[in-house]
Parts: sequence; structure tokens; C-alpha cells
Amino acid sequence: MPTNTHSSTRSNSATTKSRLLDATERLFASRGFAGVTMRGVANRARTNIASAHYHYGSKEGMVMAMLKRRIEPINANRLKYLLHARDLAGNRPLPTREIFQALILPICQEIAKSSTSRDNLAQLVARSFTEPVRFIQKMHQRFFRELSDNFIEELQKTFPSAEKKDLYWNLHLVISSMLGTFAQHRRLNDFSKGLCDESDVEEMGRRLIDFAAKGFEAGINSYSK
Amino acid sequence: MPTNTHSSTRSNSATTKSRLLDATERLFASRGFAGVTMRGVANRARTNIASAHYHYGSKEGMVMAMLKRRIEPINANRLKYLLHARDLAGNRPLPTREIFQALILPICQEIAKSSTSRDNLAQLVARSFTEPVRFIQKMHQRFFRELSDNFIEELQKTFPSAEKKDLYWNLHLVISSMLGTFAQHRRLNDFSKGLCDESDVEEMGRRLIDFAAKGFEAGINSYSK
DNA sequence: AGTTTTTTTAAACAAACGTTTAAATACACC
DNA sequence: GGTGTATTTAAACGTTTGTTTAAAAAAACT
Repeated sequence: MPTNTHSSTRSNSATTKSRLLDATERLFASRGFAGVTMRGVANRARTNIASAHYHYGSKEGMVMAMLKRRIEPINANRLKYLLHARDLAGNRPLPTREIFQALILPICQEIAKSSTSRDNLAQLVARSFTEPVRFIQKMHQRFFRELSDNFIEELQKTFPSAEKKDLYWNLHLVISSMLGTFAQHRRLNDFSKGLCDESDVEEMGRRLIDFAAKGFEAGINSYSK
Repeated sequence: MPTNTHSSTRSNSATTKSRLLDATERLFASRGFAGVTMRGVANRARTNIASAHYHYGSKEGMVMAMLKRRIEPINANRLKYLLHARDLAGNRPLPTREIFQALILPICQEIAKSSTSRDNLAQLVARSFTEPVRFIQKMHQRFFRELSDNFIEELQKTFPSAEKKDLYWNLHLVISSMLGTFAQHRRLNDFSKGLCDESDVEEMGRRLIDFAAKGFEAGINSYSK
């Protein structure tokens, strides 16, 4: 029987267990949850369908593990960025731009790093928030609830006289913009007739941060600074 | 055999053919393309699976017909709004806000109108742009290419000295924000702990337009006005 | 070395899928 | 009212899906 709690005291190179997640990741990014088939994953990972069930119990468990592996480090970096900026600022409130940099830069860096296909991770993250499968929606909610608590707290320091409702609404718009942009950054190249290159992740990040910061400020009626 | 070109000289109330699209719509909005099963649709429409194939040839054809029925009128309204505003303005350039009103208001009105479930149409539109199925991606591209051509033209009049690249990039960000917001306007209620009511479509539209207009302007370096 | 645990493999399972066939029913038109 | 077309129905087709079983192979441990 499979053991749930077992520290991977495994040998050296890429284990079957990790190769399964790699394959899951590729299939999920390009074809969504329904496109992740146990046979497709097993083939890509050069192993069996039974092996996939052995390591992760079910398709749901496997996709869940894959999402956790990818998203949790990104969110951890976001909070690290935010806390770092706060430390440097001392008592003074953070500029809007800096707050949203902490939100957006870590994921852009991860997208740029992802060696396989350049837009794989972007698609993956974007899919995880429109996927109509219950447990994925739950995961996505959980991932962003913790995150938004910290960011709302920081935004309140920057906009002390703003209404809480406005803060929530506009943070929601910022997050939606970010995910929406990742979800379809392929379309830009198409309708700009090749003028814009959406694969330039750094440019995308810079433009997104400017867009988000100014859009957010427009939604807050009365704010200090 | 099915006839492709036949004017519906049918009797009176909701025909089987239209009930099939209604059912397709509901299933697609809540469960995505993979969740649209011929049996599920047929049951909801109180008919047979063979009937669905008779009217639309295939699952793909049925979903395609359903998307066309929903999205084309919205896009037509967008262009109508834009042309109307242009007529009123005469030679003067349109304010940014007014341009994006033409983009966002028509779909918000349609969402508010949709009698069935309040967020059905929003989810439907949002899904159509993250769905990993080839032909849906093609449709989505086609829908937005025509649209973006007209909006870019208008934006160029408002920002005559702006670089085309900036216009494309920021229009892309605006569209992404809009679709991203529709895609997950359920999350807001969650992380705001009930403070914000995302089902208020009018408020959503107003906030989204402000957000988009200011974000867009921030991305254009040198602009008149 | 021998025993136990962990991992891999091949084969089969029932269920659900899109699609097709062929017959029955409803409708339109002259 | 009878003929031809349009629509609806029930039943079956072959695939593919996630999951399970049971045995073989590899690794770990004393």
C-alpha cells in the first residue's frame, strides 16, 4: 500500500514520483484538467498508470500535488518580497507600485525561469483559476485568501482613509488583471499583427505593474500621498 | 438527413433546437467544454442525444453555435456604442473612459439581463477564453480581432502621439482585466469576508471601467489631453 | 543472506463518452 | 388525404476514461 507520510529518502536523479508531476504539469498547462489523463501522464513520465495511482492515489491527488508544488513557492516569495519592502520602509507607508511588485514580480520570475516552454507556467496558473473542477477552485481560494489578507493589511497602511470595501474591490481587480493577462498572453501577438511580443516576460511584468498600480489608485477615492 | 440551411419555420414556443443551446449554455458555463456531455445536454433539453446530433452534427458544432448566439450580439452592441459615441463627438477625440465604456457596458448589461443564474454569462464568456480546446480558441481570437481593430483605431485618435505598441499592449491589458474579472468574480465575496457583493453587476462595471481607463492611460507615455 | 517493505508492471474492470443506425412519428405541401 | 420531408426516438457501436487487482522486481534493513 502507498504510504502518505514518507520522506523521500530516494537516490539521486529525477524520481518516478517527480517525473509524474512534471508530466502532469505539462498536460494540465496545455489541455486543462480534463486533458490530464492517467495514461497520458504515465507515458510522458515513462512509467505505468498503476504507478501513478500508487504514488498519488488518484488523478485528483496527483493534480493537487502538482499545483501545490508550483504555487506555494511563488506565494511564499510574494510574502517575502512584501515583508522585505516593509522592513526597508520602516514606519512609512509603501508606494502602491511597490506593493504590487511584490504580488507580480515573483510569478513573472518563475515564468521566465521555467525552462520547458516559455508560457507553460503562465497558462498553468491561469487555468487553475478558471478550471471548473471543485477541488481546484477550493485550492485556488485557499491560495489567495492567505495572500490577500497580507496585501490588504499593507494597502490599508498606504491608504489609511480609504474604505475597506474599495480596497477589497480594487485588489480583486488587480489580481484579476494579473491572472487574466497570464491566461491569454498569446492573443496579444495575434491581434497586434506581430507588433507586440508577449513572450517578453519582463516587459509584461513592468507593464502589468504600472497598469495595476494606477488602476488601483483610481478606484480609491480619498487616499493619503 | 439534417439540413444546414433552413429558416426556422417552426411553430411557436421554444424549439428543441433552441432548448439544446440553452442547455449547452448552462453546462458550459458551470463545467466547461469537457463538462458538456451530449447526454447531459439532451436530458436538460428534454430530448435525445441523437436529436442533438441531428440539429448540430457534433458536440463541437453545438458548442460553436451556442457561443456564436451569445457573443456576436454583445460584440455588435460594443461597436454600436462606439460608433454612437464617435458620431456625437464629431471631430473631437473620445475620452478614454468613454471608449472602454463601449467595451465593457454591453456585456455587463447582458450579464445583468441573463435571467437564469446571475453569473452564468460571466462565467461563460470567461471560460471561452481559457478553454484549452482548439476550435474555441480560434473562435475567441476571431471574435476579438475584429473588435480590437475598431478600438485601436479609436484609441489612436485619442492618443495621436502614442506608439502603436503601447496602444496594443494596454488594450490587451484592459481586455484581460475585463475577462479576468468576469472569470472569478466569485472569489471577491470570499476573501472580502462578505463585505463586497460581487453580484452587483452595475458596481462591477463602474469599477472596472475606472480601473481600466486609468490603468490604460498610465501605460501610454505621451498622450494628448 | 534472508526478510520485509517499497516500487514497478501487466492485465482487467465497470462506467461514461461521442457518434451512428434504423425505425417511428410529426409536419408541410399539393 | 396522400406523398415527401423534417424531426424525434430507442438501441447499439467502439473508444477512452479512472481505478483496481495481483504478481513480479527492486531496495532497504537487520
